[in-house]
Amino acid sequence: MYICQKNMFTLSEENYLKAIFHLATDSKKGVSTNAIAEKLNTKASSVTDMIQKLADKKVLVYQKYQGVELTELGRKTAANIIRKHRLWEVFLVEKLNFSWDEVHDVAEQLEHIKSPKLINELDAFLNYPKKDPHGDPIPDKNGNIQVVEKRLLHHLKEGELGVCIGVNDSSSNFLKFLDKNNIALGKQIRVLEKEPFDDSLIVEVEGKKISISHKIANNLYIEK
Amino acid sequence: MYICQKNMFTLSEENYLKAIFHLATDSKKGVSTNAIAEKLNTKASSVTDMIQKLADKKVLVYQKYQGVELTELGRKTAANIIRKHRLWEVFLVEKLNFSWDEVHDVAEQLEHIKSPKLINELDAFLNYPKKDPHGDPIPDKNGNIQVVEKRLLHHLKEGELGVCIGVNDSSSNFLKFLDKNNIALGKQIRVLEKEPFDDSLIVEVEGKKISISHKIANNLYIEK
DNA sequence: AATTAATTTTAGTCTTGTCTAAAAAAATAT
DNA sequence: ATATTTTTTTAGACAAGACTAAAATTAATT
Ligand SMILES: [Mn+2]
Ligand SMILES: [Mn+2]
Ligand SMILES: [Mn+2]
Ligand SMILES: [Mn+2]
Repeated sequence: MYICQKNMFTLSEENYLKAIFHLATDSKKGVSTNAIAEKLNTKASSVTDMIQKLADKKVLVYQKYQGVELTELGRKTAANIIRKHRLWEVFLVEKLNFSWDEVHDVAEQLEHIKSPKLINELDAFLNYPKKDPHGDPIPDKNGNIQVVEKRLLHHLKEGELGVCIGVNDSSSNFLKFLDKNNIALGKQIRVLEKEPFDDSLIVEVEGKKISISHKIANNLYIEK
Repeated sequence: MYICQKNMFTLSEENYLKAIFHLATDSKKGVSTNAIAEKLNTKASSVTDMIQKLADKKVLVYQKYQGVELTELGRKTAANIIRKHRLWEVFLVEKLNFSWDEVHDVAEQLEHIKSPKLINELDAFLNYPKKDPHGDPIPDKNGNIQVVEKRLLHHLKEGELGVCIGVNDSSSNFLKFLDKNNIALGKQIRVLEKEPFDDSLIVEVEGKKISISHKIANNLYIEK
C-alpha cells in the first residue's frame, strides 16, 4: 500500500514531463538538459534543478551529465497529460467552432485541469476519438499510444500519391498555410516534380498544382 | 491608448478578486482583511500583501486599516471569472453528466482558463444560459449580473408556499442532502410548521413531509 | 595527448505567494 | 479616560521556479 498525494504534479512539473516525453519519442536516446531547455524556452540551469526534483519523485532517472529517461510512472503521467491536451483540442474543433490553428494554446492550459471524471466524460461526449485535429493519436486512459506508420511528404518519389494524415508542426502559421492551399487531413496529394536545387516540390491537391518548399514538405505526414 | 498586458492577473490574484467580489455583494461595506483571509483559508498578513499589489494594479482601492473596495475594473474582472465558473458548471451538468454537487471544484480550476473565444463559444454552445446549476445568475460578457429577488426558506410563514430557486451553500454535503430529500431547483415547498425552540421546520415537498433544520432553511433560496 | 569548445552543474540572486512573530492601530470594555 | 482585546500591518523567513555567472565535466579538435 502506498500513499497517493492529490494534485501530484505542479503545472511546471507537468510541462517538463510532457516535453521530455516528446523529446524521448523523437530521439530514442537519453534526453539532454539542453534539449529540454530549448523546448521549454528556459535555461539549462533551471532544467537541472527541475530534473533533480523529478528524479526524487521517481518519474525519471537522472545521472549527472548523462541526461534523463522517463520511468514507467513518468511515461504514464506524460501520456495522460497529452491525452487531455488532444481530447480538449478535439472538443474545441468539433463543438466550439475553433479551427485547427487556434486550439493549441488553449489546450496547453486545459491539459492541466485535474479531474479524472472530467476527462473520461469528455472522451465519451466526443465519442472516443482516436486522433486529434492534427492527426496525432490520443492515448487511452492507461497511457498507451497507438503507433502510426507515417512518413514525411518529401520522402515520396515523383509521381507517387499519398494521403495527408498529420502535421509535424502545429504552429498557427504552418496550419494557416495549409488551409490557404486546401491541404487538410484526409486529402490526397500527388508529387509531380521534385526540384533538386532547393528540394522544393510541385504537388497536385484537388486538381490544383502548387509549389511546396522543403520546409513545408518536411512537416507534412503522408500515408501511401 | 493604453497598454494591455496579456495574462493580466495571476491565478492567485483572480482568486482574491473573486473572494472580494463575493464578500462585497454580501455586506455592502468595505471588505475587511480578516474576512478575505477567512474566505481564502489564508492569513491576514498574506492578504495585506496581496491587496497592496492589487491596489497598485488599480482593481481595488485600499487605505490602511480601512479594508478594500473594488474599482469598476476590479468588479468587471471578478464578474468575468464568475461568468466562466458558472458557464463551466452548466457545461459539466448539461453535457458531461456531472451532478450539481460535483461541479464546483472542477469549475474552480476551469474558471482560470484564458481565452475570450473559448468562453463566448461555450456560452453559445450552451444556448446562453442565464443561471448555473445552483440557481446563481451568470454575468454577461460586460460583467453585468442580473439581480434576483430571493429570500431564505426560513423567512416563509407557516402555511406559505414557495419555489426553490437557489442555494446559499454549494458544498457537496448540503447538495447531497437536498438530493436525498427530493429538493431541487424549481420544486415547490410548503412550510407546514415552524418549531420555535430550535427554529426547525416541517415542510412538504412533492407530497412528502420532511423536517428541516434551521441551518438547512437558512441556505435555501425561495421565490414566493 | 593536449587544447579548445560545448554542455552541464553549482552557487548565489530574484520574484511570487505564503507563513510566524512582533508592532501598531482600531474597537471594545471598564 | 484608560485599559484590554481584536484587527491589521510590518518584519523577517521560506519554498518554488526562474535567472546569471562561474566552475566542472564531457565532447571535439588539433
Ligand atoms: Mn497541441
Ligand atoms: Mn494536436
Ligand atoms: Mn461553484
Ligand atoms: Mn454555482
